[in-house]
Amino acid sequence: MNLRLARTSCIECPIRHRAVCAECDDTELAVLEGIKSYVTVPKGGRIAEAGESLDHLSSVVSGCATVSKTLADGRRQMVGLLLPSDFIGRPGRATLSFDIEAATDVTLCRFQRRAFEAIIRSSPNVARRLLTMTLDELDVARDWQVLLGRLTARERVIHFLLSLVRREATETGAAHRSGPVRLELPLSREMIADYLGLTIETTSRQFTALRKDGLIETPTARTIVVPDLLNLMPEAMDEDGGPIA
Amino acid sequence: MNLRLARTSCIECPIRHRAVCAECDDTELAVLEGIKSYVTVPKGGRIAEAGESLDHLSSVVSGCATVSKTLADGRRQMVGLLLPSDFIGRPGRATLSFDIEAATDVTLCRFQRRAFEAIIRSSPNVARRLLTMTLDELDVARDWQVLLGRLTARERVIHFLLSLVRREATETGAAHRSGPVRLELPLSREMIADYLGLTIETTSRQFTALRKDGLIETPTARTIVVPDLLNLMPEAMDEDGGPIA
DNA sequence: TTGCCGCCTTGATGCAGATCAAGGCGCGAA
DNA sequence: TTCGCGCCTTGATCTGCATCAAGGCGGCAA
Repeated sequence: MNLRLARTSCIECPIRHRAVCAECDDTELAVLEGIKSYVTVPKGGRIAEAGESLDHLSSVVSGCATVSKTLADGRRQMVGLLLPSDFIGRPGRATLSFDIEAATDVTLCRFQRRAFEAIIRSSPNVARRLLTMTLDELDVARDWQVLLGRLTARERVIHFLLSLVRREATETGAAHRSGPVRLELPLSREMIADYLGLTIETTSRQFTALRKDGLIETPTARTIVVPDLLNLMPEAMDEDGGPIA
Repeated sequence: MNLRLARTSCIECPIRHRAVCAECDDTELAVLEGIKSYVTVPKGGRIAEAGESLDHLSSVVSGCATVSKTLADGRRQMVGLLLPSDFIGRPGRATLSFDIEAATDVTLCRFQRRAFEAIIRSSPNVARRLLTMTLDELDVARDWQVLLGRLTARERVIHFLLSLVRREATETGAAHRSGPVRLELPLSREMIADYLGLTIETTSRQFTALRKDGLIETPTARTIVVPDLLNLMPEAMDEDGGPIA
């Protein structure tokens, strides 16, 4: 998982390590280099809409974007959260099935779809790497299904916080040492509610309840401090009886 | 989508058309032929367990299997339903994250994992085909997230029935002509409840309600007749205002 | 034929989370 | 400094689904 360290240039454009660095050769890298470009989408901006055809695949360099669906009557469910190094787009497919929006300012590293697909066609390494990434996304989606189908509001909020902590830990490479953890939430309460399949009021009440129980502190609404991760963990156990890896 | 028609032998072993038929060459087919074997798992049997390491990848030839997670306290959520032509396993990954069980007697076409992965490594076609299949699964999982997060019990049951109808239609190649449709449910009420994130009682009551409303008939508990699909459809609309494709 | 056992249905009641409603707080603009 | 506007919190009430409980039905074995 420290592919990131393999080539320092990967930090600039995560796709280079996540999709291809592991075993790609220099030709592939050179081609990718030639077809990429950067764009920044302002907070609240639409990155893509369901049904729309995309002529770029991209990778999140910085910021936070959401993948969601809105029903005719306004009900909305988030189905994906895109953070740096996550991939956007469906190689081999021109259209998306969900809306993608910028939750904060988002910088993307984009690749022309046709050129990128040509690389996939010729290189088993790239296709294989994308397959692995997609399988990971599928696991995330399925764990999310369990959360939405069976967890209580309190458990959902705890899982959300833990997933952010875990995500941050793998970003920085830090092992989850004990001691207080500080989180800057990239999402508003409304977005968190859409993430968790709850209403904004219930979400807010759960944050309040966790604070009253001493499990978290909330210096500001968007800043969460977890004095001791272990206190939060026990409620997030799965069938193995252990906290999520 | 009529890859199935490309080679009749595909019917015998769906992986041949779903994973590789589209553009594979004869060498790849020959290798697959050499590493496959068939097994039948009886109804209720365990096909794989979360965390277990698998040395086969397989494809469902007949029957119905479920992908699910059970929490420590017994709460259970289904996250995948495997019907003929669906693929089991995670190329490049030795272990599963979810339990897979036979909902009916299930016949699998299995491939030795190492040999299959060797094919993936050498053939962009196979890797690309698997990527497409996995992206499709991801879309299904995300639509399922919307169902679990935001739909009412009644809407969930309707979606479930429509997804079976749609699935059956693509299997038989029949367009969704109007007129009555008959469905044999491959799942018990309890499994349907786990699929939909509901209790068995609520699920049963919703079937009763749909029957009282004249939207379905239930000659037996496992047999559903839908007199007119269009009556069922309107409640299953998404943001585009149209029924699911 | 009878009785058992799984599976399904139905009824009564309870409760978690939705809904409706009313502020509070912080921040940027005038 | 004050106003206005997002965003968040809190309270009161409602309700859809869960829970608890009791049969019904159909298939299979003795």
